[in-house]
Amino acid sequence: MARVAPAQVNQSLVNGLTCLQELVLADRPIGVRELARQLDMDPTRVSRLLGTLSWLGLASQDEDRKYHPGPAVHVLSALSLHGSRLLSDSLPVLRELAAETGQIVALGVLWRSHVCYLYHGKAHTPLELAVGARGPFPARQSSIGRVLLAQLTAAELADLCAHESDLLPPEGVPAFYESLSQVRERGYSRGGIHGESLAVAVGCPAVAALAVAGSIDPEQEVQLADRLREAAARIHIGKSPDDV
Amino acid sequence: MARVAPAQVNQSLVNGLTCLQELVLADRPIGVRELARQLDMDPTRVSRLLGTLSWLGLASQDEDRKYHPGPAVHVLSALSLHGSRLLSDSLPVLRELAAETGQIVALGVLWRSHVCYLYHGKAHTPLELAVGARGPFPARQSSIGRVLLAQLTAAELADLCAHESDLLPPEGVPAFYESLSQVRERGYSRGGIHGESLAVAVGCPAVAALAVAGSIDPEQEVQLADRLREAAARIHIGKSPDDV
DNA sequence: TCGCAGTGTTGCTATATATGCAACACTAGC
DNA sequence: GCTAGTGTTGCATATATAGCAACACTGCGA
Repeated sequence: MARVAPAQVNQSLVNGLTCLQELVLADRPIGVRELARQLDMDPTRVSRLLGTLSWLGLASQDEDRKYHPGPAVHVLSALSLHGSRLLSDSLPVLRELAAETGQIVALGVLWRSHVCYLYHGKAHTPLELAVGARGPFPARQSSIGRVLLAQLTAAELADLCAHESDLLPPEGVPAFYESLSQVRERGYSRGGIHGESLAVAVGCPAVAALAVAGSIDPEQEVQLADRLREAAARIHIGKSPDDV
Repeated sequence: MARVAPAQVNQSLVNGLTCLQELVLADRPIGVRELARQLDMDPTRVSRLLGTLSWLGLASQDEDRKYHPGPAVHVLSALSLHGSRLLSDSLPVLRELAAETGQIVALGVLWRSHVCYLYHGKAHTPLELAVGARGPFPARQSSIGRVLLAQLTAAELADLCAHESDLLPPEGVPAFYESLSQVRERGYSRGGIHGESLAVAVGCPAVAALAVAGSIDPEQEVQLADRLREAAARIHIGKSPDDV
């Protein structure tokens, strides 16, 4: 997952996309200075970038002058849904798995210290509640988050922990690293508040993770993990259209 | 839909997002110079911007050094799907309408000279084929495109036509403007290769459009348009979470 | 095999633009 | 009315970006 930096990284683009991502995931309108504090960025810069996003329709201001996603985010979601194909490619697998297990099935990606869900629901969960309806969840408490964190190199994990202090758990850093090491070994992770979910990575290199959540019989754990891995293998990541 | 330009628009961000959008919608990997020609941008700039997107994981190169969407586009689709909520909010309406009419139902947004679909399918179309599976379609041939173009001001439409030459139809500009004027008057549009679809705008101001396609009895046209408008009114656009 | 035409990337440097300071306008609460 | 917060702006300037030119690479045709 480590990428070679090009000769010149365009910082404005990096900063602007950072603002956009934060804005889109905020669960309420956010002010310029608040966002600047969150991102440790100068408020003028943030104001300028949000102004540009607003001009593009990707942001919009309310009557309190706070920013929230604008109309062009609908366009962005249509574009990226098509460009990613992950949701459409995985839906059959997800629905089948949900029907088979009778449990909640989830597909999520890691975004900073959180997991963002593309899908989260049971077999008969209405689609509008299963797709795009949940907000971000802390990665370290999520089986999806833990299995994705376990795929990172030590350097990547250290870098992420350095930037995301809320990723560091109460039990301390060494124990955290050790538990991720165990996840790596087993090939699956447990998560949820009471360990009620189980996840495996999707894609090689991993770009998402697939989880089942609900009542998991400890004796069936390994079997379920195998089943999930089988399902994950059926989800194609970023294949060219010629593969269809 | 006209937006006030902020004091200082960040051009790098605008250019970078333009590259990203084009990349995500390309139906095959695209080269730097090809994209530069399409966007009428200097190739070095495009190379630099794509390099930055690649560094962020939003782009990736194949063995021919051409660029295609990278793993972070999955994250972007999860983020924007959540931020937009348009797909999740409209799914019940779409599926109900599809069941009721027995026809194809579509929800799309206008992106440059094309329509991009969030949803396109019949009542029993598998979700993986209905969501995010279709690529862009020329706006002027689409009922969704025409009804959305009809919502633009004269200035906006002129600006768009100036930038998107493929938007200009064979019958000429005045006739095009006149037909859009009629769409505006009627409150719905016909589209498709043989006029086999009918669409109304969603949202005020319009951010998307809802269409039915298939066999449309001309005598039921007005009635169907009313039904579509009723359905469109049930799709909430960009409400704050407090409205849920 | 060589030459050509296309490709993507880079170092370098000039300059256009992004940045941040400071000022302003606005809002809410005491 | 004052204070503390807010978002935005003009201005000047530092610097990040942009483009030139060179390089490495690839595929095709003679």
